Amino acid sequence: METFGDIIKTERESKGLLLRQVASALEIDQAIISKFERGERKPTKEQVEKFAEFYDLDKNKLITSWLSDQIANTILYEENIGEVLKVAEEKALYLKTIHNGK
Amino acid sequence: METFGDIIKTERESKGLLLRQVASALEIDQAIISKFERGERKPTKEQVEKFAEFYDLDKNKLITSWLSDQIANTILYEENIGEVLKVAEEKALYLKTIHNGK
DNA sequence: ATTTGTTTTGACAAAAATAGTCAAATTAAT
DNA sequence: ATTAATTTGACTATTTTTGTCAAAACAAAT
Repeated sequence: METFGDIIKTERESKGLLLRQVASALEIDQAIISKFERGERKPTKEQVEKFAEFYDLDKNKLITSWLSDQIANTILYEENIGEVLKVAEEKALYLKTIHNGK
Repeated sequence: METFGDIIKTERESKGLLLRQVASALEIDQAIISKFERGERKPTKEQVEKFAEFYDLDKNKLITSWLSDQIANTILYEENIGEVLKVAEEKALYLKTIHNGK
């Protein structure tokens, strides 16, 4: 159950980097990166991509982690989590076919 | 594949109500309701609940519809929709047990 | 085809949520 | 204890979302 924050923190530590170093490389304030690592703030998609490139991670995998964090948070306190997600998937796939069809 | 907008529009029409009437009953500007019905804007949770009460609909069902609309929109243009949602569900359920355990 | 009634659109303002900056406080390591 | 790293929090800036309103578009009917 790895969150986006877990991933980038593990990655940074395994490479022996300091927040300051990552911050200067990515041009993101180190306080913010600290918050990302602990899940206190959510990065933008552009930031997620920067992290993927910098740590040489699979971009889709990292985006999946980031997006699923967000979705998990929005439904956390709801009743029918499974149902909501099932319907959401149907809608997303449906909308996708519509778009492609146009 | 009924969106929140579809539901409240169908409901309004089946009851033969005008936007103006619903607007005054719920104290929501009629232009906004028009936009909700066509999916141009997303209501807040409080507004969703107002609609459920006013049209006498199952609150959870309506919230499911509303939430799934939102989630569908956020993942629409992503690659691995199924994967994202699967991971999101795992995370949500996991976070839920954590919270309950505390 | 003009009047009357309804819905939709769009420009704008207000409010809320999110993001960034920075220094001080805290924590960890030596 | 000193030095170094991380975390916190107050503050500002920016972006996103929401609400308001009137005019435009549309529909129905006479």
